Amino acid sequence: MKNPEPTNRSCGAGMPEKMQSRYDHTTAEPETYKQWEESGAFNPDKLPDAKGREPYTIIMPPPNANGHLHAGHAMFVTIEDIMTRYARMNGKSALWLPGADHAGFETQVVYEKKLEREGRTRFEMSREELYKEIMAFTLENKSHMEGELRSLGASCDWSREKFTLDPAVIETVYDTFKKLYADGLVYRGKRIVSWCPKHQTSFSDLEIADVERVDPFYYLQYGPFVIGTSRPETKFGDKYVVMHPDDPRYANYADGQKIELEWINGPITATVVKDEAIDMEFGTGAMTITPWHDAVDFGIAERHELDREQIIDERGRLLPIAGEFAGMKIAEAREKIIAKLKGKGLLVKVDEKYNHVVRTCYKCGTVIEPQIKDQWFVKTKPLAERALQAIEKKEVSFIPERYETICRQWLENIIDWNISRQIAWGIRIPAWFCVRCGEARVEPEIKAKWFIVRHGETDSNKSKRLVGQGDVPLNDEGRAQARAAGKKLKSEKIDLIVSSDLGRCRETAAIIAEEIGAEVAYDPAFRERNHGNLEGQLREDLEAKHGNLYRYDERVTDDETHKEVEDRVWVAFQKHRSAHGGKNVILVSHGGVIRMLVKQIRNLTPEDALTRPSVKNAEVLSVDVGPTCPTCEGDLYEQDTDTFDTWFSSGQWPFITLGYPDGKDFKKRYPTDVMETAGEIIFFWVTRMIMLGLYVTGEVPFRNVYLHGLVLDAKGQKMSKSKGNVISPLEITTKYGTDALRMALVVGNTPGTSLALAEDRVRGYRNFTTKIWNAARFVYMNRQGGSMSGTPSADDEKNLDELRTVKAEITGHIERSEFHLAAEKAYHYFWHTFADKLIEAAKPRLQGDKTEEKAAAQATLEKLLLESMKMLHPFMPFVTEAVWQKFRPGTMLMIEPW
RNA sequence: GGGCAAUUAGCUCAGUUGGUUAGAGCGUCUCGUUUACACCGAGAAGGUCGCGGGUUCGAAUCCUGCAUUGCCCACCA
Repeated sequence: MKNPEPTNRSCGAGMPEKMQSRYDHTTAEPETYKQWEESGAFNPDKLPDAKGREPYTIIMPPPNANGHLHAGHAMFVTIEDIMTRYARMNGKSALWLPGADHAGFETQVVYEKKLEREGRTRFEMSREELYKEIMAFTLENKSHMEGELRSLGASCDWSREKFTLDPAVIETVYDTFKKLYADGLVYRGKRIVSWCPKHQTSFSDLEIADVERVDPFYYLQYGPFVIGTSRPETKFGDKYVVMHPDDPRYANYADGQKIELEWINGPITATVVKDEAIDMEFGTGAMTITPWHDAVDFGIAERHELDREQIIDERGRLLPIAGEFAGMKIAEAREKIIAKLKGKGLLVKVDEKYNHVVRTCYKCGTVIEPQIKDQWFVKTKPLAERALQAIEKKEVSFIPERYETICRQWLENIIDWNISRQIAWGIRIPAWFCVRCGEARVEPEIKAKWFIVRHGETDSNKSKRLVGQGDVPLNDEGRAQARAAGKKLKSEKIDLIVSSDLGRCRETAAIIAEEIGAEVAYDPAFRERNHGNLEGQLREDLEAKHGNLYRYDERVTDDETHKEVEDRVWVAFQKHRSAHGGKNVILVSHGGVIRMLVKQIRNLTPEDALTRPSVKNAEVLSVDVGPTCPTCEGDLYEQDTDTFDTWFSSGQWPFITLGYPDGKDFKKRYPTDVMETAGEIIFFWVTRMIMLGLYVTGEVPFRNVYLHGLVLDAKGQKMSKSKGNVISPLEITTKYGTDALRMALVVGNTPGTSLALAEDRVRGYRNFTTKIWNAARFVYMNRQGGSMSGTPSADDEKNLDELRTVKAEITGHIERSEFHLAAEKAYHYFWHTFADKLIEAAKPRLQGDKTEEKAAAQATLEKLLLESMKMLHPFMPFVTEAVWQKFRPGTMLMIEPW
C-alpha cells in the first residue's frame, strides 16, 4: 500500500520544497513527456543555438498503424532515442523523424479478420468502401500507436511526422515509378507469381514461408515413361515429358518427338523435351511439366516456347480442363484422381512418406499456388549493382558488420521484384490499361471520365418481364438504388448527365442530379432495345417458346436486334463524346444498351458480349478518356486496380520524409546518419532503401545501419500471438516504468543478437530508478536553501576525477554504438560507487559542525549527482529529468550540454 | 544443400583491440529494523569460459576440427 505523502504545497512558504519519498513513474512520466513536447525541443530548429549545430538525423522505421506497439518497437524506440538524446546533448541538431506505415497487406489481413468476426467479407464490398473503412480503422490505430511512442519516451519531432499515405508521399512514389518506367526498369510481365488462394493476391519471394511436410509421392505411368509427382491434380494439362539430354536411359528419345499415350481423361499426344534443369538422380529422371503452376516448369516452358494451360483457378479449384474433376478443391480432387489412375492401371507405386518442402503464405499458411499473371516487376539487377558498389566503397557501414556480407550476398543473387499486390489498401498503381487491347500506360493524361449507370429497379425487372421502350417507373427499391449511386458519384466532379428519355432512366438521372447537382440532357438514342411484340411478356415464357433471346444480328420476331442497338448506341455515344469533350459525364441507360456499349468499348466478340452477366440495377461502370492508344487507336482506359507492395513505398522513406527533391531537410540532412531497425527486415527494407535511394537521389540514404535482434520472451522463445507469450511493452511500463524497461532492453543486449526479456530484469531496473530517486533525495535534503560551495578536499578532487574518467568511457561506448556497455557502466557507477561509497563517505562530513567542510562535501555530491543524471539521461530520460529539475528548476536536462 | 550466429555462475546475458584473482541482473545462503532507499546495506557460496587440437611468454578472446542449439537463404518434380 502506498503511504500518503503530504503534497508539496502543504509545505510552508519559503521552506525548500521536499522531494516526495517515492518516485511515482505513473504520474511523473506523462508530465515530463508533456513538458518536453511543449518545450518544442524535439524539433531541432527550436534548440538553443539551432543554427550553429551540425545535423544529426535518424528516420524512424514507421511502425504499422494497424495495432499496438510490441516489444520489438520498444527496442527500436529505446536505441534510437538513446542515439537522439545523446546527439542533442552533444550539441548536434538532432532530428528523429517519426512516421506511420499503412502496411498494405498486413493491415488488410488484420481488417479482413475483423470483417470475418463481424460476419462480413471484403468480396462483397466495393474497393472504395473497403478502402474507406480501412482508412478509418488505420487512423484510429495510428493515434494509439503515437500515444504509445510517447509513453516510451520517444524524443522525436512530431511536427515532421509522415504517414505513408500522405498525398506528398504518394506523389513521390508515383514519380519514382514513372522514372523507373521511363528508364525501362519496370515492366509488366506475364510471369509466374506466388499466389495465395485465400488472400487472393500475389507475393514477393520474401513473403513465402517454406514448411517441411510429409506427403505421398506417386509414380505414374506416362506412356513409356514413369514420372514422379506429389501433385497429381496438376497433371491434366501435362503434354510435355522432360528429361536430361545426357541421360542414357532416355537416349532413344529425341527432343520434339511425339508420343501417343493414355492419360487421366483419355488419350493425348505428348512431346519429348530435353532440358538440363532435370536432375538425373531424382526419381526416374523423367518428369512432366505444368508451366502454369510451377516455377521450374515455367522456366522450361519459356526456354522451349511450350504451351501453358491453367489447371487451377485463383481460388484453388480445378478448371474445366480437369473434366469430371472440375470445380473440386485440390485436397478433394487428389484422392479421386489417384483412384481413377489406379483404376486405369497408371499408378505404378506410391511412396507414402515423402519428405519435401512446401511453400506457404507467411500469413495464413495456405499452400501457395503458383499462377501465371500479369504483374508489375522492377528489374532489380541494375539497382542492386549500384547498391553493391556503394557498399563496396563503404558509403554505408553496418553494425554488426556481418550484415554487410548478408546484404551483399542477397544483392548479388537478387531476382526481379514483383511490386503489384491485388489488394485495395495501399497506393494504387498509376497505370492505365486500354480497355480495347489491354495495353498498359503509366500515368497517361486523363482528359475526362465517363460513368455508365443502369437505371434503378422497376417492378417489371422484379417480375422478369421484358420491357424495352415501354415507359415504366422505378419502384421504391429502384429509387433507393439511384440515391445510393448518386451518393457514390458525389466525390467525382461531374459536369453533365446524359440519359435515355424513358421514365425509369429519367427518374434515375433526376435523383442522381439532385445528389450531385449537375444538369441532365435526354437522348432517345439511349433507349432500351425495342422488343416489338415481345414487349411486356415474361422472359421464361418467351425462352420456352423461342429459345435463347440473346441473339446478335437475328430477330426473334419483329424485335430490334442487338446489332442494331449496338450501332445506334455507339453512334450516339461517340456523338456525345465529341460534343462534351473534356467533361466528366454520367450516362444513364438500360441493361441491353449497356451490354452493347461494353461490347464496343471492350471490343468483345458478340458471343462474349451476350453471355456475360448483365449489369445490375443502378450499377456504376466507369471508364477514363486518355490519349489515343498506339496499338488499337482506342482512347478509353481503366486504372489498374492493384496497389504497390508496401515496401516499394517504404523503400523510399528516407528521401520522401525529408522532402525530396527540394525540401530544406533533404538538402541539409540527406544522407541521414543512422538507419536503426530490426535485423529481420534487412532484405525487405534496408536493401531496398539503399537501391531506391541511390537510384532516385544518387546517394545512399544513410551512412550507418544499426540492426538490433529480436526481443524474445523470458524463456528465449519467439513471441507470437498463437503461443500467447507476447509481452506488451505498455503493461511493463505501467508496472515498472519506462526507464526500467529501457534499461532492461539495452543492458546486456549486443547489436544484432536477440534478447530475452525477463520481468525480473525489469524489476531490477525499477529498483535502480528508486535508488536514483532516493540518492537524489538525500543530497537534496542536505542542501540548505540552495546549492552550496566550498573548497573541495583532495578526496573530493579524486572523486570528481573518477567521475570524469567514467564519463569519458561512457562517451566512448556511445560513440562506438556500444550502448549496452555504456548503460551498464553508468548503472554501476551510480549505484556501487556514488550511492554505496561516496554518499556513505560524505555522511560524517555532512553531519559534522564545520560549515566549510559541510559545504565542500555537499557541493561535491551535488556535482557528482547531476553529472550522473546527464550520463544516465539518454537511457533513463524520465527519472533523470525529474531529479535534475529539482536541483535546477527552470532548466531542462534534455537540452543540457553533455 | 549452402550460409550465419551462439555455446561463460542455478536462470538471462556482458566481457571493446589476447595481459594480473572471469563480471552484471535475478535467484540462493548468512548477517543487519545505522534517520536517502528493505524497490536497502554488508558479506558469502557458485564457473576446468561446449569438446579436441594448434599459435603465443600468456587464450573466454586468434586459428583449426568436432558436437549441440538457433536463425537465414535455396525451383529437386
